[in-house]
Amino acid sequence: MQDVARRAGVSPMTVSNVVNGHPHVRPATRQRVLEAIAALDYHVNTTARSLRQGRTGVIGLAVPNLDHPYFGLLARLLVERAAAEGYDVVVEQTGARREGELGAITRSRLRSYDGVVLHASELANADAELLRGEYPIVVMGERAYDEPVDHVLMGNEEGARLATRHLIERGCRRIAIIGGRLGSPDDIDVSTLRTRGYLRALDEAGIARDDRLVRVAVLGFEGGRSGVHALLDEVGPVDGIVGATDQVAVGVLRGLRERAVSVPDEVRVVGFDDIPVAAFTVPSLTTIEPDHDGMADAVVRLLLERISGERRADDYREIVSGVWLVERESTAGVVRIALA
Amino acid sequence: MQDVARRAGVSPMTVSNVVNGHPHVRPATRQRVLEAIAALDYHVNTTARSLRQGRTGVIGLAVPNLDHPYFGLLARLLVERAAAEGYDVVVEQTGARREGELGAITRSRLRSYDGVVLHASELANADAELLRGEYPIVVMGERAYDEPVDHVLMGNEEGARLATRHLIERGCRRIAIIGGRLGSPDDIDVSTLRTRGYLRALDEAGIARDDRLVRVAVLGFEGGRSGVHALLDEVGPVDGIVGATDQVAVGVLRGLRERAVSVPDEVRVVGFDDIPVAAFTVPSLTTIEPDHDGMADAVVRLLLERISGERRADDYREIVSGVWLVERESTAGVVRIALA
DNA sequence: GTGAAAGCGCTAACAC
DNA sequence: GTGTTAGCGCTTTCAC
Repeated sequence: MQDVARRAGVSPMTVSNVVNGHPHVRPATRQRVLEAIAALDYHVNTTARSLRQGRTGVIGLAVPNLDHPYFGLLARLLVERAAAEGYDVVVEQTGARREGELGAITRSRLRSYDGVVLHASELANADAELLRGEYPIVVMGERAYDEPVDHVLMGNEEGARLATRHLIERGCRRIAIIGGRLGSPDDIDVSTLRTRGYLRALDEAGIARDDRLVRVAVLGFEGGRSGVHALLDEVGPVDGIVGATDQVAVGVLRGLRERAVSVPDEVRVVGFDDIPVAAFTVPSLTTIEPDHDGMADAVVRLLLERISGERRADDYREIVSGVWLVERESTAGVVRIALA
Repeated sequence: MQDVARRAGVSPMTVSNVVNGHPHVRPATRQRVLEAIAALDYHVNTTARSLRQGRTGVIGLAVPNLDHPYFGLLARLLVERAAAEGYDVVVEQTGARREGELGAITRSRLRSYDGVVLHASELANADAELLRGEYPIVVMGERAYDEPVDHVLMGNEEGARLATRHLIERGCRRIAIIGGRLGSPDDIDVSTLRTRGYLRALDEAGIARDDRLVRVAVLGFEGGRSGVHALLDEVGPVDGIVGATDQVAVGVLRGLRERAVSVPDEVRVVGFDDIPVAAFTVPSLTTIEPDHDGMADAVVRLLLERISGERRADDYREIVSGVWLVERESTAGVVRIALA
């Protein structure tokens, strides 16, 4: 900047004013400065600017794993929202390990952002106090905390209840959940929360629960595929399956096809998340669609309120996103597509 | 840091030495400093550190769109590789627009990283000179440049050739490419490059080309679905289809099912990229698998060589990743799965 | 083993 | 309109 100033015959301050678009610079001066900038290929050093200004204009997003359609979508939505507010978003991966998530809020570099959105999946209740304090943090994800923190979460239990009730309305009476988990009341992971909604729907319909139908599985394609094989081998036929996630449900569709079980004729299947491919599977997948946009809006709003300090330090918010059912072929009343 | 130093009864310099794990600090002193750090909940200001050191320990990754399985995978692999070398990775989205990609290398903040990996998809040959210069940049993606830049790219043409040849070996003679493009020799986008490989395979097999079988489509699920409908409506039956990407191919499988066309009995389908869901579709998708790991290795290696300055400034490298065919059900010689 | 001085590049506040 | 001063928080250098 010194060099630019010298070449343009002005002070560094004037260069700064030009770079930042401040109004009170004479056009002729501005012109000379711009020429010097171009001639020297000058770029402002944002590190120095951040140090001076005490803010970076960056918010961090820490997610378990970018290699997952849900987090990819989330990242895109948050980047768009943040850009509209003049912030850049920087994405970090926690690897879905507790240390990674703790690291994200502890590690020094993330501290250099103006705020952080942390999608937690393994933090325990006991860790929640770390999330409080002066540093602006909004927590997303499947966990709910007793400790007050700014938190945006999905309607996990409600969504699973909707999904299961939909199967019941379609006539299913023997319904399994793959990727579910019979956790303790303290457990707040996505498998346990969604299983609660499943159990509640059964209960409301007066259907007796059978814990053998709650199948633990890794929440991915292969977990769904092998999970449905294990279910059929060990427990026998069912007429409805809830996939704890869409990835599990896609694996379930695949596994059922390997067993020559027809969907939706013999078994109806519903997923959760509405990942993009869900509309294009064969058969297409009925699923629970969370209000992704609403969540992204809420997250950015909460975080910016914290950064600006316009909300009292002890005024924490918890926002639960809406969920709704998207009906597709996998739970159709009649077979809608021609079969080969 | 001043506060910590005062509380520990030492100078800021000693605090710095402790924080950075420098050896020549007496254990007792170190202990006092660590206690003061804990008591005051001190965190180093990485912005100031970066300003002083002239390096940030961060490399930027600019991709068109995180909401895409390929880029999610790429981001994960690069983050892992970079972490092993002591670098953090920060992900930016360019929105697959030329301005976004130019912005990624022009914008000041990205300049504050030690280097950038830019996955270009819309930069033209004319823009390539921007990628040269002192700032460490490695370009990935489907484009090839005449200008010398460090560049890691996929074997697009070779992969499409393999895919098409595989269909021919399976007996297909009327083969379409969906998401293809008959570009000019100067065009270096993914659709055009892959179409070249397709045309070459046809040529090598002595099959006459029919340009109506090269179908332009948006490279996504819906592009594949509607593209195959349009193909069948406008050109009539085919016995083989190359999807320019796996997403297109998955849409094609869906579209064919909507037309009650059986895969692989009536039409064989092959994709490109080996996205995770490709092994779980019905039928599972034969595809071209790029050497993702090899690409990630090469990118990080090239970039670190640039950052460290160990390679001469005018010594640019271009690395083309290997590709291979992954055979699955969509091109099977016989129908391997039970049909509903 | 520890500390003092200096400066990385920028901009807020204030002078002119 | 433009310039001067000062300092953001840290670490390199060198002295002790």
